[in-house]
Amino acid sequence: MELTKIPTLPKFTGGESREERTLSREPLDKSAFKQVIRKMNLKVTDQRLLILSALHEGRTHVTAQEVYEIVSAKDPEIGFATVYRFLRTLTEHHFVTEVRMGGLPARYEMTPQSHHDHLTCVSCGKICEFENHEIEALQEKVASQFGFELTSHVLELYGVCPDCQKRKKAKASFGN
Amino acid sequence: MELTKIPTLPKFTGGESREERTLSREPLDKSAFKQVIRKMNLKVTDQRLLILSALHEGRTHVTAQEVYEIVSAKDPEIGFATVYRFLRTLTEHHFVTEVRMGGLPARYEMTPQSHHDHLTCVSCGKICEFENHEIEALQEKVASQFGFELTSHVLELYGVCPDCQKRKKAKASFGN
DNA sequence: CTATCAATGAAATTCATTTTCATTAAAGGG
DNA sequence: CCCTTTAATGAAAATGAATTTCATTGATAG
Ligand SMILES: [Mn+2]
Ligand SMILES: [Mn+2]
Ligand SMILES: [Zn+2]
Ligand SMILES: [Zn+2]
Repeated sequence: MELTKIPTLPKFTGGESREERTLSREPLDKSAFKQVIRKMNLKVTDQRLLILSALHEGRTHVTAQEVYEIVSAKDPEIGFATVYRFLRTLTEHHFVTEVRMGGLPARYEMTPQSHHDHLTCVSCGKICEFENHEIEALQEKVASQFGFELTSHVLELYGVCPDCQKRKKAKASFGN
Repeated sequence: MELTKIPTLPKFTGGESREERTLSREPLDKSAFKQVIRKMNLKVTDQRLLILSALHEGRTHVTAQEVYEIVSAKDPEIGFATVYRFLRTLTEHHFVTEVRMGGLPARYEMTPQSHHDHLTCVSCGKICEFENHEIEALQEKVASQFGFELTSHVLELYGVCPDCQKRKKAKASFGN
């Protein structure tokens, strides 16, 4: 295996092939979103409701810009400062989780009930989610060996997905 | 354990307590650095030699700005574009490794002979390095379960170091 | 020594994100 | 419903890291 940290990931400009998990949860009506906002002691506004529904029904691992574009379609008046601001607030209150890959713009997803980490294709940007209790336990073990009280962790795996492996083999044999 | 990704780390502005591993390797004379540069098919310049020696003898996990300040002391004429450029080149050639924590500026270290990951104190910024073969093996296992060919990974643990735990307990009992 | 082409540094540029600030609007009494 | 009090909003400017541009300088092969 490689020893490198960040493989200078492609910029995944369009959401082309990044359609890994489109949320199809229970529709979760507007009043549920209001509860979320009130739990943070914030005022309920249309903008915040729009942002929450974008996060809830849209695809996961969206950037702030993507969220802005989604809500802009519904309300062209909305400002991107509002989107950034509210995403930060939601993150601070742990309602959404920020995922960062290398130096790329942050991506957001509704905080999942059960923790997971990410396996990302360096070629097409596809993101798979996984959960591995053995790894989690070993992380705790490492931290305690250093006397640390573990508060969080980032585990991101990078590789080439099956599709991209095929695509590369096809291209290689064609060039021959 | 927390489920959060990045705990909005403090900015570690000064290198205050971040003195985890100061390199005291064999002095590695100038001609060794020249070899490194030539191996990349680049021209040997004073600037590049300065940057390499800063990386080699200084503390590890330095930002580009920190490297710039170190080499500026020796040669005030050097431009920060040169530092950024060469750090990128060195990273691409795997002579240095880029470490990123959340949205903070990238940090660099000479690529170690044996791979390691990082355990960072969210309170003071201290960084511990560790190596855990069980975790590495499990990562491979996860990737192969998804049919991915693993190319790299990022594992960063965040927690409170023993010193900061003490400091917090002291402060807590004082406030009482 | 010279010619060639890479390397440099200053300044401008990009890009994500944050901040500022004047304006608007939510919410809790009255 | 109507104030009043704040918080929220959006446009624009600011920030901060990193990159690019481009005219000038310098390394090195011959
Ligand atoms: Mn996820
Ligand atoms: Mn390290
Ligand atoms: Zn792929
Ligand atoms: Zn600490």
